[in-house]
Amino acid sequence: MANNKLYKGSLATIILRLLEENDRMYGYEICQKVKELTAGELIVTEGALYPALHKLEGDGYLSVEYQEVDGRMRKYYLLTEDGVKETAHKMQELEAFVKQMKQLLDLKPGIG
Amino acid sequence: MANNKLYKGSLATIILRLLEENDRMYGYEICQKVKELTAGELIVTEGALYPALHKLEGDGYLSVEYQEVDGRMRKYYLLTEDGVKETAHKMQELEAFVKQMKQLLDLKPGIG
DNA sequence: TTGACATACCTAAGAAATTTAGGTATATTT
DNA sequence: AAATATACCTAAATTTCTTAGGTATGTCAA
Repeated sequence: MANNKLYKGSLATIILRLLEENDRMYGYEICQKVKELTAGELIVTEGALYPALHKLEGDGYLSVEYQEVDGRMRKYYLLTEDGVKETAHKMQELEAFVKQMKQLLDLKPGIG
Repeated sequence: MANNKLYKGSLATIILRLLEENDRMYGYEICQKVKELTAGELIVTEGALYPALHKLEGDGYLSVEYQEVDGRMRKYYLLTEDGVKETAHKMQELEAFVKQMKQLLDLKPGIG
């Protein structure tokens, strides 16, 4: 993930937000989407992604739908009701983080 | 640290930036300063801080000065030349992180 | 037709950062 | 005298991620 330690802890937020935008996605698609949206600057590895998806599912934030497409099985993830709330919560945390870091580190305005 | 996983990975950046602003600081002072600057919203625990300081020193980014004040010993940390460079680097990483997250998650403007 | 690459899922060992929960010692306040 | 603040520290456990695999099918070029 970008050789940048700041991304640590942001994976769940990224997953939840992408699912909020896209209704349902499968794991491999999430990896590709992040790469595409960041022009290759941010790579979410499968070794990080799948355990994170399983944890979010275990926590009740995601539900699963299986579907066969072109002979290959896809495991689609969707936000549950709790997942929708958690997404809003994570986004608030992100805003709080950016705000606090800006205040703490006196970033020039116009960066974030 | 704030029950907010996003802060994971940001501690070195915070330490370096505070030292850039304050020339020299001791560990306990850094904890207090962060609490003060964030109105108690962000607590840096000593269990996280001291190992982080030792690592930054081991990496050659910080040097140490001991001084007795009011009968108690203080261990002051200062940025080395490499530390000054590393601080600039960490700040660039923070800006890149905020920018990427904004792009990825479509934050409304005016947040960061 | 086979060998490489993309698609699509997964796990497990290890590393790294932090939390939790202590310990030591002196100074100040109640 | 006891509690709190100052000031340093460590170590076990937890969390999160990296690294390095494994399985299987589909597609495309040589």
